Amino acid sequence: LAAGQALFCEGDTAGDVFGITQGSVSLSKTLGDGRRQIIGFLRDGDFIGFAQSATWACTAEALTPVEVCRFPAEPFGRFSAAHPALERRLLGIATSELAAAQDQMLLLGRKTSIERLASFLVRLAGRAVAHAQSGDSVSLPMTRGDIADHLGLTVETVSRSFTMLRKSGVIELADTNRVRILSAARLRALAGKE
Amino acid sequence: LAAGQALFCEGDTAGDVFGITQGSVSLSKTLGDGRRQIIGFLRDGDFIGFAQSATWACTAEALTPVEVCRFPAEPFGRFSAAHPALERRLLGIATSELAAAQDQMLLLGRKTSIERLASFLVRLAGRAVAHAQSGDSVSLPMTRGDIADHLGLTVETVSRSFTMLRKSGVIELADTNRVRILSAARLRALAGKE
DNA sequence: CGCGGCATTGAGGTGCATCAAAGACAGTGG
DNA sequence: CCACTGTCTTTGATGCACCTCAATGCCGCG
Repeated sequence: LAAGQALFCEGDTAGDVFGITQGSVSLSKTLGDGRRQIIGFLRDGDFIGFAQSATWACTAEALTPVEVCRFPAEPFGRFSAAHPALERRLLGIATSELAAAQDQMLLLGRKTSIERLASFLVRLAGRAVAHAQSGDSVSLPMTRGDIADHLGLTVETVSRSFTMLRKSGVIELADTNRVRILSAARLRALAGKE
Repeated sequence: LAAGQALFCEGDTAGDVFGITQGSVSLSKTLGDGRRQIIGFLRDGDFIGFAQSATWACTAEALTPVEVCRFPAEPFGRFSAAHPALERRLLGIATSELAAAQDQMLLLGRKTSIERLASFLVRLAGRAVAHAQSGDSVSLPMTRGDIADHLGLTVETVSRSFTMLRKSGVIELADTNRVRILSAARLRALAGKE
């Protein structure tokens, strides 16, 4: 899929399961007047499809060119029913997504704009490390607007927060969408984890 | 357990699974300086314990006198491993909690104070109906402060929002913690679902 | 070169937080 | 029975963090 294309939309009939093999995807929900909240960003290695309902609860859009592996609903349902180990694996994934969702609730409900951006960068860096990449230089496949919609802020506030982090020497912006973390410790402190 | 007591605290070693048979419980996360976010409210019939990690990611406190059923970690782990049907059931629960968490993210990131309170009341009413209770009169076992920490607001804003809903004739407050919904349709409209 | 989308920066406005105070209860003890 | 205390709720006045509006710069692309 090309960047900008949707895998599926909120309300579409659901069922299929997707595995991302290449690229980045955003999951979002939208209010009637256009206000949007990005539930999460997914990258290669992640799975989509804990629908359990007849229709998708959110929209999935490609941020970059994306390569996905689609498992049609029915064979997958039968296959997973026959393999308890797979279901256990899915339960594990769902559980860790739930934990991430709870962190995000704390972020959206109680953190300041800088804490939100710092937390976001810390999480991205952690995911980069989990993919055997450097945690110092993080790429941002999404736009400032996407980040804003993920952190419950506006584009302007996100941009200003980047500038503040940059001016205080915690990060460096090689490119608009590549962050170099200069002090992981200070970034973590700013993120206010607990 | 008496009201106010904790089932477990953020950071405690986890593992056990709980089923609530009577009463209401809050799940919350706290930042170092005391800022708190209530992840969710649970009531009789709900389960707690998708830990999957060595320590609890949040604190569980009794809002009312509570009766719980505790399943110790180890026998439960063995039992669920032996019963794929149970694991599938747990996956279903985790999935619907995930969907609820995503709704809450939209609420926290993008909704106004009135929309938040209206959405909250709509959800409570829905849960009351699911428990074969009237959806018109909803009881609030939690304080205004708890609601504030759940909706990402302050006590004062929650109180003002209640007043506004009351003055506009959408709800009625029999008691401080019992809401009568006068117009479910208008409440749903105010909640801004999609 | 000119266009359109994205990012940054500045100036000003606003929704909710903060601060302050008073009312409503329940519990407690005299 | 009633003063006393602490907790919760409500309401008002004020302030601020972030939003809104506006302008400019940057870059990729036809």
